[in-house]
Amino acid sequence: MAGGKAARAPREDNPTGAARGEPPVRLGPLADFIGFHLRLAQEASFRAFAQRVGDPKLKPSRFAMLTLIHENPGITQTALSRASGRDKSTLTAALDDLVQRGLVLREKDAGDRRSYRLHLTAKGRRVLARLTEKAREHDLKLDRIVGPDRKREFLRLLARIATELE
Amino acid sequence: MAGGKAARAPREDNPTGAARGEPPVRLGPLADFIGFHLRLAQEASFRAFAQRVGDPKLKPSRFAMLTLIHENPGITQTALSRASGRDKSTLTAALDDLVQRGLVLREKDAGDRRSYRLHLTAKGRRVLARLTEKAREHDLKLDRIVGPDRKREFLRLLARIATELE
DNA sequence: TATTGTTATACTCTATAACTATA
DNA sequence: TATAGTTATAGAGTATAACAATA
Repeated sequence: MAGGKAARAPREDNPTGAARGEPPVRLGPLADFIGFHLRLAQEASFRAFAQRVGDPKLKPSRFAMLTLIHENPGITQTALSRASGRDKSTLTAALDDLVQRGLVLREKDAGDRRSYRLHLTAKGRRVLARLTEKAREHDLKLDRIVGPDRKREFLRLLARIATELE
Repeated sequence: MAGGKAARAPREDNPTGAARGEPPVRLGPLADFIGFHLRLAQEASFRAFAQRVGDPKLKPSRFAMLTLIHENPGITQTALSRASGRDKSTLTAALDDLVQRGLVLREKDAGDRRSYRLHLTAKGRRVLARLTEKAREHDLKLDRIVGPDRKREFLRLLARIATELE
């Protein structure tokens, strides 16, 4: 992780993290683009989450999958793929992994035998509980950065970007 | 693009984009996590940018590279890799491509002959100008979603997340 | 004919480690 | 010894297209 972690940004006026001693890098118009800062914030959040969880196989996307299955027991792979915005073909390998680790159960639908119904196993629920706890801690840190009074507004704006841009 | 574009989200109360007619998917705790919405917003922004630009090789990361080179003429690859938060090895291929397309010039540093100094070519500047224009249009749309009065605050929060999380 | 899920395949992005050429 | 950049290699994530089973 040594090389890639160079994205550290020691202070506000040096957001892209030029190393100590060097002249700071100019951002030009990037400095005012929401999209650019969205990317930096998302990457930072992603890395912080991964680091907190530890398991390199349980990234935010896997956490989201487990949550979606837990919250929508019996969801089909196609529905899950739509909900997570990925093609169904990309789910096969991820689910294979989750099933093999004993976290998810695939069972044939009795009515429509083309479909699988997805559920969490008891172990899956335990792992999800732990992950959710980690995610809560992680998000608490984000809350503190944003400020508790601004959180709802901030969430609303992010959600609007996601929905109105597609 | 048909399959993967299923991530559309037709209305606010159905943020993950379950298809028409189907019961909406429950998000559970994800609904309140900043990290989750950060990811959705970033992906939506990324896709919208790519679609607006057209050229599948000129994604936001390439745009950022070109801008950073333009704003910091003569920057070395290592400095650029730090500024963009990626390992230097990942830059080789991207720069090869940009050089081959005639957008970027790699020239040996006279003083330290291990280093390259990066510059944009005239064509590179033209392409960057076009990209910047597209990026401005794209970001204007984001501005409108966020609201002009809230933009500075929103940018500040995103930047704080990126800097304080690492 | 259409849909569910899988497979084959390919492309991109990223990282680590080992290498070279310099310093 | 240390640094700049390249190469070799690997892994994750994504997509499209073709396919088998089922509807």
